[in-house]
Formats: sequence, structure tokens, C-alpha cells
Amino acid sequence: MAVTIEDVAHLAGCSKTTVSRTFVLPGKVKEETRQRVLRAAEQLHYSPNAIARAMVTQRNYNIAFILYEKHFPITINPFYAAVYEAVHAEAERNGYGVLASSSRAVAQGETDLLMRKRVDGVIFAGQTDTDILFDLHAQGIPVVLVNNDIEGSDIVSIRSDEYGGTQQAVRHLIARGHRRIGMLSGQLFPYISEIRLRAFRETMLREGLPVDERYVYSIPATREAAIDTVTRMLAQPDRPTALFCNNDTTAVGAIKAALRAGLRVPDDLAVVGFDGSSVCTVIEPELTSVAVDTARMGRLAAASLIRMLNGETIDAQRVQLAARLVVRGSS
Amino acid sequence: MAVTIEDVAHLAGCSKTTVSRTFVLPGKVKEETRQRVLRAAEQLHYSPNAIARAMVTQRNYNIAFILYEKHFPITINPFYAAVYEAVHAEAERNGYGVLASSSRAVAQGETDLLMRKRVDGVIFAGQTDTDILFDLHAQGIPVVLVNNDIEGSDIVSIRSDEYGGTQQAVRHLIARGHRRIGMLSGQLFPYISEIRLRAFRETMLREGLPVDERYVYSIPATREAAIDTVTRMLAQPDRPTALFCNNDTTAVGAIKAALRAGLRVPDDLAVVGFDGSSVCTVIEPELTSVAVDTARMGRLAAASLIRMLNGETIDAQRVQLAARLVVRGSS
DNA sequence: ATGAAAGCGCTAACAG
DNA sequence: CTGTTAGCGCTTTCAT
Repeated sequence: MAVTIEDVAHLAGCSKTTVSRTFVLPGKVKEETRQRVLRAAEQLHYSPNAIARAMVTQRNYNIAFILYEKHFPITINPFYAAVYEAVHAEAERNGYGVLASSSRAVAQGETDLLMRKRVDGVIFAGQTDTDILFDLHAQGIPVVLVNNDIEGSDIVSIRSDEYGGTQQAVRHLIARGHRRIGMLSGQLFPYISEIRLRAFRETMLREGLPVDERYVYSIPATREAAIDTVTRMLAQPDRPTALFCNNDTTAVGAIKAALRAGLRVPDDLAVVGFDGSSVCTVIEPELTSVAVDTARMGRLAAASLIRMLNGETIDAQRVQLAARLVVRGSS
Repeated sequence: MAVTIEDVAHLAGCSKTTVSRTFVLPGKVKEETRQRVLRAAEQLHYSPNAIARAMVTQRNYNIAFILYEKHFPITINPFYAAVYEAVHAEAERNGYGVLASSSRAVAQGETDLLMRKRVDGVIFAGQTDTDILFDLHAQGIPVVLVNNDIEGSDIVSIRSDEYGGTQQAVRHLIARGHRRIGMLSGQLFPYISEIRLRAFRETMLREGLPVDERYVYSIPATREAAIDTVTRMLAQPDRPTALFCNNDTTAVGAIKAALRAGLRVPDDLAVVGFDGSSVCTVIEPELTSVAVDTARMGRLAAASLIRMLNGETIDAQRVQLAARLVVRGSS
């Protein structure tokens, strides 16, 4: 039914091997025969069967992008959506396809999804089941971590400067004259939440400002939870004049709560978010946010993985990307 | 290196065939041997190699999701992002992986991405190069269209009720007392834009209201273009009191323009969008929008494709989903 | 109920 | 520079 390498070989009057070579190692074929093969291939609308090729080369040019289930589906999370896009773009540029899935689907006996499909490598974004990680690692399947880090292991990881980003945000608010600054600590996965929270506390302290624990909220990282929390907070007489939120979604919730309470942003309440995701410019006033370079993060993750797939060595095992505060109307 | 079916056969003391059968046709294997094989497989951490399987069955349980380039990357477009998620979920539920790509990548000689990878079927979202479509169709590769329709062909398509949705939106504004209603016609792809524009005009007419052509804008479907356009519109003395926008992105732009001009939404300007995408609840006041059932759209597209892959027949070749106006604060 | 053999379409030694 | 041979790991007739 489908045209195979053999059909092309017949028409071009040569062996399968030569046809194969014209596609894989064009340099090793005489110009004349190469042309003949190419013409035959075109005439027959031949295109090499990647499955058959994968069968023998043991590589199928597909990688998996596994996102921590709480951030799934990808769409819902503007941050990881951006990372995914960058991964996808870099992968496609190198001839790789990307199979996306959630950590839950993977964990549910469907490690098979990874194993069966025989992806060449895997990118884990966000929290990760270490068992699966080591499983893959043991099987020699290259793995790259995004926004996570398994200490003590030699697994490649790409993260951003959580601490420095938070510091910039807090100092910015202080420079704007704020002294009572609260924090919305959305429950992202521990690794991230903890660093941002600690950075907040330490920076406040270092700048000589007290941290009022009544205004440090640990809440689910949803817009709804943020709206509820901030609405209640705004009813307090000595409420903060500024709020640092550990992601954009909760920051948007904070802005909405303030607007609904009839307050002005940033005059009555300044808000800063984290991630620099697409929602920053949807809300009005637009959200000041610590921008993580998600494009670079995804690109680097994919590029590193592909290098490993090619047997090349990785220069940096742990990469930390700079985070940069982008000031907009909300502060 | 990797454990194969043969290793399992040895350990279980049977032939490869029997091992294969325990996984594919468990009913055709004696309970006792089945157990023995299963135990051996588990012990060896065996998992069938999908590539080898694909090689012989000629199916690799991967489908492609091709999005019209102008809507790419998926992230950027909250509408198609939602469709993609639903496609992905339904596919995964059925053991299929999804390879996403843009129509541009596909068109650029890289039809191969589809051909080489030998996906079992393809979903095209938005505008489509008909040549590629017919190419695939000719090769017997099942295809499903989302938000598009090739008239006169027998290609399965899933769309939503553009006309009815628009009608609901316009009537809603009229019911709210608006008489001077403008329209922001973002340049989506022709098929969609035209229907929504025509529906707007016809509904206004039918309701006995004049369409002031000065306030029917055909603009790029971006937030920026919408902000520019609406900012200028608001400077007109006899400006509309309401605006129907043919997608949410431009509607958000309209709201932002009004707020920046110091106007109140919806009191000074009511805004209605189209799509019911995630941005509706990010902006404040939240956006009234014609909700397209993207979840169902994606699910149906994937389900239909998979049915075709299984050789089953499709009940409905052309499906039109109902659209429903969701009223929020912006009107 | 099970096994032997053939083959899916391709690449990779190894010769020539 | 080109061809021959031997698989990659699995499913599928066809026997038994």
C-alpha cells in the first residue's frame, strides 16, 4: 500500500541501501545516482517510514514533556504553557516531536506511556515522582528537570533565580515607599513556594522592615482563593499597602479583590506577581511581575535533552536563569 | 539492553507468540500460562515496544493536532488551547499520543512531519491548506476538521453555531437597552469572521436597528489593535454605547481602552466577546462572551478521529455545536 | 491452546 | 561507491 524504500530502489535501479544512504548519508553516494534516487523518490511520493527507522536505530525522535499534575492541563497554567511552547519549538527545530502528559497519567501504571512509546528522552516540569525519575535514569533514558532539582543527583536541571526575583520585587515595593507589605504565598509545589517565601522574609528583614505574620497567607494557588483572602484582608484597619504574590494567578485575584472593594490599584493597594506570564497584560491595571524567562527555560531544557540524546556532554548540569522584575501599572 | 518479548518467553517457558497473545488477546491463552507470563513480565519489568508493534500493525497510536499558523503557538490563543486540551485528554484516554504542530511547519515541505512520523490520523484546527488535506485523504489517513469546513467534501468537521451565538450576543445588548452597537471584527480566518459579521448585520437589521458602518471595524485580531481602535472610537461624540467583538482577545482590548479613557464598563460602554475563553474571568469587570463548548469540540474531534481509525463509521459528518451566551460584568 | 516461521521497512556492518 | 546480509521486536498466518 504505502511506497517503501524497495519501490524506490527498483525505479532508481539500485539497492535499498543506496536509497537509504541518499537520505541518511548523502555524502556517501555518487552525485549522479543520488539525483536518480531523489527523482525516483519524488516520483513515487516516497517518504521514509520513521517507525521502521526507529525500529533499527532505536530512536524515534520523540520526547515527552511531563507536567506535574497540579499544573495540568497545560493551558490552565500560563507559566508552564509558555515553557511547553519553547520546548516544542526547539524540539521541532531539531526534528523531534513532543508528547505531552501529566505526571498523574504517568504515575498510574502508565509509566508505560513513556516506556511503551519509547520516547528518546523526557522533560519533567515542576514536581516529580523521584521513583519514575530514577527508573528512567537507570534505563539510560536522558532526563531534564524544569523548575525542580533533585539535590545530590547528577540530573540536569533548569531553574530560575527565585530568590533574586523575589528580592527585586520586595525592594521595588519598598522603593515605592511601602512599609506594610503582605505576601500571598500560593501553594505551588514546596520547592518553589519555600524559596520565594524565605526570600520575602529575609529581604524584608534585611531592609529593616517587620514581617506582619497576619498578612502572610499560605493559600491554594488559585484566583478564587486569592480573591477571598484579599477581600478579607482589605477589611482590616491596618491592612498592608502592598502585596507580593508568588505567582501571577493569585496576583490577578488580589487586583480583582481590590477593584471590587472600590479601591484603586496601585494607589490603595500595590500588587506584584511572579512569573511574567500572559495574564499580566490582560488585567487592567497591568500587573507588575517578576518575569521568568520561560522561553529560554524551555529552549534550554529541550536543547540540553537533545544534546544528551546525541551523546554530547552538557556544559552546565544545573542552570539558573536570571529573573527580572517588569514594572507595570499595578505598583 | 532493553528487555524484549523473547526474554519473557524464556523465563515463562513458552514462545514469543504466547507472550504476545497474553497482552493482545488474553482470552486466547490458558489462565495458568497467562499468569506465568504476566509474572515473568513483571519480574523483568517488561513493557511491549510500541515501535516494534507499530511496525507490524501499521498503527502507532499517535495523532497529530495541526493548528493554523496564525493561531500558533497554541498558548497564545486561549480558544484553541482549550480545544487542544480536550483533544489531548480524549486521545490519552484511548491510549493515543498527540503530536502538535502548526500548519506552517507542515506546509514547509515538512508534510513529512506527518508522513514520516506516520501518525494514524490528523486533526486540523482552523484554516487549512486544502492540498495537504486531500493528500492525506488520498493516502487513506483519516482527517477531522475543527472550526472549518470544506464544502462539497466528505471530510468530518466539528464547528460551533457562529450565527446563533452572534445573534444571542446582539439581542442581549439590545435587551439591555443599547441601540448604537458597534462591532470589532477581528480578522480571524475568513470562514469564521464572515459568518459572525453577517450574523451581526442581519440581527441588527431584523431587530430594526441601523448598522452604522463607521463603527464596524475590521482589524487584526490582537489586543493592541483593539485598544487603538476603541480608543479612537471613544473620542467620537456619537460613539456606540455597546460593542460586539468577534473574539475575547479583542474584547479585552476594548475594555482596557474604555477603562484607560476613564469610562465605566458596562455603564459607559458595554462589551461582549466571543469564545468564552479563559481571559473572560481575568479582566475586571469580567467579560460577557458567547461561549463555544471547546471541551466538547475537542473531545468530539478526537473521538470521531479515533472511531475512524478503528474502522467504525461516523454518525455525523458535520457537527455543529450550540453556542451559549454567558453574561458577566462587562454588559 | 500453543508454536514455528515469515515479515513489517529500514539501517548497519561487512564485503567487494 | 555500491550491494548483500542480517537483524531491530513484534504480530500474524498457518500448523500442530
